[in-house]
Amino acid sequence: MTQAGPTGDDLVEMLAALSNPLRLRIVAQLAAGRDYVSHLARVIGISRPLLHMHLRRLEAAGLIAGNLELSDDGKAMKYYQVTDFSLHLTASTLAEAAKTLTTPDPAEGPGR
Amino acid sequence: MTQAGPTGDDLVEMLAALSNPLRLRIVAQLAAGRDYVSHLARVIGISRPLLHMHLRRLEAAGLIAGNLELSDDGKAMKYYQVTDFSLHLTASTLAEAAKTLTTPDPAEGPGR
DNA sequence: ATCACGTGTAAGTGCGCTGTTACAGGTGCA
DNA sequence: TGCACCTGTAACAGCGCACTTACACGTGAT
Repeated sequence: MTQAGPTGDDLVEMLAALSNPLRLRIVAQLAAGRDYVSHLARVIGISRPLLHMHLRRLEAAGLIAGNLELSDDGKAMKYYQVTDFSLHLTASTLAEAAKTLTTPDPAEGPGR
Repeated sequence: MTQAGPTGDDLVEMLAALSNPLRLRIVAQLAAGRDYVSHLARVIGISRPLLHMHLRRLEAAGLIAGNLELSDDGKAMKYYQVTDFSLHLTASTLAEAAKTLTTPDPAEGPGR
């Protein structure tokens, strides 16, 4: 095995991105098919600036990916879609990921 | 299948509990064996009040469980241990969980 | 009594997340 | 020219999380 999951920091970022009801809805909606920002905002029922913020977080975590395209009538549309992520969370996989945390480890001792 | 994972709300709570470096360390440490609060705080290197807060969140999410015991010398010790959780996160499992979210769904329409 | 160990909680601070409103720019069409 | 779409970002308010310091209470040993 050794499966090499994400690093501890990346995992924390992914979990933080998913630990929000709205972002969970966004991922769920995109799982049904790619969509562009304005339409997605209408479907979910939130403002575009707000959706924009959440999309940034999800994309930064590597859970979704967006690319700008030009529609037939020349409009710039940004389409987002989910990436092929798969996380298995158990006590042991988390313990494995925790080894690669770069965040301040208080137990490391404050350097001297 | 149908595997019946946690509800959307529970899932969000679990992910929120795990999306923190310190709490990830706590789970990792407990995965190596049960421990009591004061000792755990010393091992990880944080204050007891802070650890106490994080333990509350982890326990509320159902990821760890604690029970008070009396040591041989009569001291009250609270031992914590990880529960047997197992979460598989993919776009489709998340979409499934999102269906059971009770948090305000803006798209539902404001009731009238 | 005082110390060393365990438990828990209340109060205060700093900061980041969430969400709003407002603005600025682009295209195609009447 | 004005409207209807699309995109993005800046500015601001509210709130909860993370963390510290301080306190209160219990035991057994010196």
